[in-house]
Formats: sequence, C-alpha cells, structure tokens
Amino acid sequence: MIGLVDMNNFYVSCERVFRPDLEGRPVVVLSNNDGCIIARSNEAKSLGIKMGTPYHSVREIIKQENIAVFSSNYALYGDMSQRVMETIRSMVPTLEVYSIDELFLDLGGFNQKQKLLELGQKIRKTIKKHIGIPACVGIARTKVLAKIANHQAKKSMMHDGVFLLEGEKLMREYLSLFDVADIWGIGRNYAYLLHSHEVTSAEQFRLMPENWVKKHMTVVGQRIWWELNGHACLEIEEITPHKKNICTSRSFSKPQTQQGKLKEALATYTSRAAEKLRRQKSCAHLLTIFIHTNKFKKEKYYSNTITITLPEPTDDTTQLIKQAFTGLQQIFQKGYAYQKVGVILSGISPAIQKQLSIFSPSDRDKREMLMLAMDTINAKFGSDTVKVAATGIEQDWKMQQEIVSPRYTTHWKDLLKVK
DNA sequence: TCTGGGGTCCTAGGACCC
DNA sequence: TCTGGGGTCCTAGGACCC
Repeated sequence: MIGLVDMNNFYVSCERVFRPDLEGRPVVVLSNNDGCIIARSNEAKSLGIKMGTPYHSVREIIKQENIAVFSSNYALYGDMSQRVMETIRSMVPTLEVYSIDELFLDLGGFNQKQKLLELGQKIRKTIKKHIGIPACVGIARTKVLAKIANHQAKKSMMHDGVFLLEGEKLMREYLSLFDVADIWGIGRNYAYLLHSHEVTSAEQFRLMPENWVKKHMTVVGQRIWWELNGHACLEIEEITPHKKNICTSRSFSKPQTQQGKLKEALATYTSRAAEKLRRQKSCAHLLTIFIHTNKFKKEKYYSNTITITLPEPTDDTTQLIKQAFTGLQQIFQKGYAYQKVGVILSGISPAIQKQLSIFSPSDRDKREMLMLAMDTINAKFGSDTVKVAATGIEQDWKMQQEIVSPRYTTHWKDLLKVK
C-alpha cells in the first residue's frame, strides 16, 4: 500500500505556527513580487479567493473581509518542510519527498485496514504536535489512487484526516463522484479532451479502452489509467535524482531599461543557480539566458533567449557570470523596459567527470577553493554574506516583498521573542 | 499601479552516421 | 519506372506537476 501525506494549506499553516492569533481568520500568501495568491486558508477559500488570482484584483475583498496577507517566505517554508519530512522519516523508513508539502509513503508491510488507519493517525498527530502543521493522509494501492484518497480525507473531516481507498465497492463509489479533471496527471488539456468524449468521472476514465487512452494521451495517460485500475506503475523514489536543469529567474519590482541593472540581476541569479549546481555536486556545460518585457503591457513586447555552450563543464560562479554577460550583450536591445531576466543551466554532469579542455584556466584549483570557501561561509553566516561584486550593492531592481514574515527558524536575528 | 517560479517527461522530426 | 535500412542524438513543443 501507498500513503500520501499532504500538509493542509502549507504556507498559510507555516505562518500560523508563529502567529496563532491568525487561527480562524482568513489568510493568504502571495507569490514572489507579491504578484498572485498562491496559498489560502480554508476561510479564504470559502470567501471565493481563487488560486493564482492577481493580488491587485482582490485588494477590495481582502480589505472588506480583514484577510491577513503575507509575502512568501521560502526560507521559513523550506525549513518547516524539512522538519516535517524528518519527523515522518522516523516513523516510516521508506518514503519519497514529492514536493515541499507532500510525501509518498511505502506502506508495503502493512495490510490490515485497522493498522493502516492507526498509522495514518499517528503521523498526523505527531507532525501536528512536533511541528504544528496540520496534514491529511490518503492510503490506497497506487500513487494515483492515494492522491484521490487524500482529496477525500481533506474534503470531509468525517474521516478524521485519514482515508483508505480500498475494495471494489468503495472504489466504484468514490471514483464515480471524482471529477476526471482532478486526477493527478490530468491537466487542462486532457480534461478537455476527456470531457469532449463524455468522460467526466474517474470511474468512467478507468473503464475507457486502454488503446484509446494510449492513442490520445500517450504512455503518460496509459500509466494513469493502470494506476487508477489498481496496478502500480509509478514507484516510490526514495533518492531525489539530480536536477537536469537549474533555472533561476525573478520579475523586477519595476521595469528596468538599463543594461547595467540587468547585469546585476543576472549575476545574482547566476550565483544562485551555481550554488544549486554545486550543492548537487554537478557541472553544467550549457547556459541559457532569457529576457523579456511585460506581455500584459500595451508597449511592444520583446523577448529573446540565447544558449551558450561553455568551453568546459563548470560550477564556477565567476566563469558562469562571465559567459552570462556575453550572452546578455547579444540579446539586450535598447529602448525596452524589461520585466524579467533569468538563467538556465543545463547539460548537467557529475562534478567528478569534468571534461577538461586544453584551454582550461591554470588557476582551476584556486577557483575551486574559492567557491568552497564562499559556500562554507554563506552556509554558516547566512546567504550572501560573501558574494561576487557584479551582483551589485544597492540591488534596487530586487523583487517586492512588502509583508514578509520573519525567518523565525533560520536566522538568529529573526528568532521569535517570547517576552 | 498590479499578473510567480521551478521543475519533469514524452513525442516527432531533423541531422547525421555507417 | 526505380532512390536502403537501421541507428543515435538533439531540439522544439506540448503535456503535466507543485
């Protein structure tokens, strides 16, 4: 059996751990740059606030209903997530961290209904007690079914936050009521396709001919179909594979026209991307830069992208920034107000297999030491304690985060004061 | 005024090789 | 008239996820 633990309204719940006064009050969390709503408390959901709504379009109702608003605080959410994962790992040894607020459990050994439900409850109670985050648990034979079971656990508190979806009769009953569009792996386009063939429930999809599914939805759809029919084809992946692409980008707080500002931002994002690269002990040999103006504006839209093949795979921040700048030079055009710049590292290989070119800089060892020193200092004293000068001092292009909560758990100066 | 960011997998088609 | 067969690698685009 497979379990899916999913934190309830995770970002909102993280904020509430340190602000218990917000319990019962509607709360929302905004995306980077305070752009969209990306998390909502149940109260906010019932007020009709939709996921992904631009903040500015709901200002009125936020005021009227006295909704608490937070900028996103990933330092906090990431740390809280790790704590939850570690806590659960001590109870169930085989698990897959699927996202910041979700994990799959391998419950292979457990088969008794009662035992499964008890374990689910124990997990919920422990993370609520130890970390303060509420969660629900869905249990079923496959990942896709566990996802559906989790929906059910969340939907009605009748089940006390744990739902076991097992047995032909129960499956038929719940899958008939479950919208095909809400199945994990069925997105907007497939939902549209299925609806146009009068398939609206998960049960109807499960009864479609396999050939039809394969033909119209490729093997991806076929796997979902199998999973829905109780045959597991998606395994628990305990080890997170190394990333094949690493992307860092942000929108500016205000549109930027000067190349100098874009360079600062680009150097900053490249530094971040290089850190991610070194953390997974990899090197990249392709570097892509993209820039674009705001497509929602009336002014003429410009966007461009360039991919540079690096002379040799590298994880060196200064090398990457140098290449990024030459790329920017080529796609930057005067006279536009840019909204965003970003960098993507790809062609990723393990750092040990570095393929040295004959032109490789002779001070390689020194550079490696430098990166190691930077990472060590920044890990100990906080991000950006030391950084490359090209990232700028003022950074007045930086994204807007007006209502961000303290980083309670990761920065000494933000530690919660009790008295 | 104001619209997030970071990923994965699959397929088809072209270039190229022997 | 008639124009091989079997592969690999790469890329773009489409689908999806949180």
